[in-house]
Amino acid sequence: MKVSTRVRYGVRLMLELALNYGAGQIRLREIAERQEVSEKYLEHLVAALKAAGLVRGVRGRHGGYLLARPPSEIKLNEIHTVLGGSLAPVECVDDPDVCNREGLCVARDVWCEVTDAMRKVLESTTLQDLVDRQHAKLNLDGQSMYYI
Amino acid sequence: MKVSTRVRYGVRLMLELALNYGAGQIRLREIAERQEVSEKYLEHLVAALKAAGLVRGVRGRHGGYLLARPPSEIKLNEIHTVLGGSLAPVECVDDPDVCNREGLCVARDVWCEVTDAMRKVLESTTLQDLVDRQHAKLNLDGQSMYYI
DNA sequence: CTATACTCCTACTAACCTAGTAGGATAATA
DNA sequence: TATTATCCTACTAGGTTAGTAGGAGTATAG
Repeated sequence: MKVSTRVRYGVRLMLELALNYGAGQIRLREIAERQEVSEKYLEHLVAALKAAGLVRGVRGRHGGYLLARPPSEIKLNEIHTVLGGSLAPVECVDDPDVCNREGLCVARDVWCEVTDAMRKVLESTTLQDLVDRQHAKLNLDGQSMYYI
Repeated sequence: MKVSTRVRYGVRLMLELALNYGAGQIRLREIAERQEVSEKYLEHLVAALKAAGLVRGVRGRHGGYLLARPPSEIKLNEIHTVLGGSLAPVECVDDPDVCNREGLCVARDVWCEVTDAMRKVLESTTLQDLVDRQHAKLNLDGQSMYYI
């Protein structure tokens, strides 16, 4: 049930932009270095995110990328759709007609339930949620710093 | 988020055995024909299921396979584990140390939630559930037959 | 006006994994 | 003892993913 690195990197990329939201654009190279991922590879991902209207690019010197919408209005679900396609673990969830078993297949029903379960999680989580959690974790970490 | 055909075929194969539970073994060829899948391929799957103790094989003439336990005691979760490995969509869910971000990564938290959501569905569904649903569907279908 | 530093675009490739094939050994039964 | 099934090991084609390469377009600082 693996998720592609496109989605994994993409989520982290979007989180970086969310953390920077309101402070202008941020260069791809910066993100690439922090995430220890090839800048060239991130270009592909961010291009798809841009085409989907999730981010905006600012060209030229001191350019970069920024979220097209507030983090609270971007669900993880959307990021997955753009970079990973459908959530459906099997084709027939999206398109029942691929199989001649059609409405009689109980296995399909289960895969639909699995899909819904995943979707619920990813639909109910926004980038803002991640930002909040990140801040919470960093605060906890900051406190523990006193003891080091 | 695709699931492998191993798991897909495997679930359907196990369902066939569940539908036949109590009526002795069933030949792989029979299942292969009904599912329109290569018998040779199913051999691989059933071998794994056997090694995991989910099915038993009866060798020799008139041999075949049967469930090692009642359908009500076999969760779909187990089938997935045997044929598809871990449910985790990213490696760090099972092994947090693969990434140096460790406890600070909020993305990982989300993947954990997704994993749990999937697991809940697959853990709460047994082969018996599928059998019951299948019967229900066939009954409905039987009724609609009168109108055809 | 021009050098710079970034986004943006298209094409290619290596490596891996999955799905599936092949061929036969082993075992039970009629 | 012939038959019919499971069982075992090795191999392979093909598709997908992850990642690279090279350069064109564009806004800004100086």
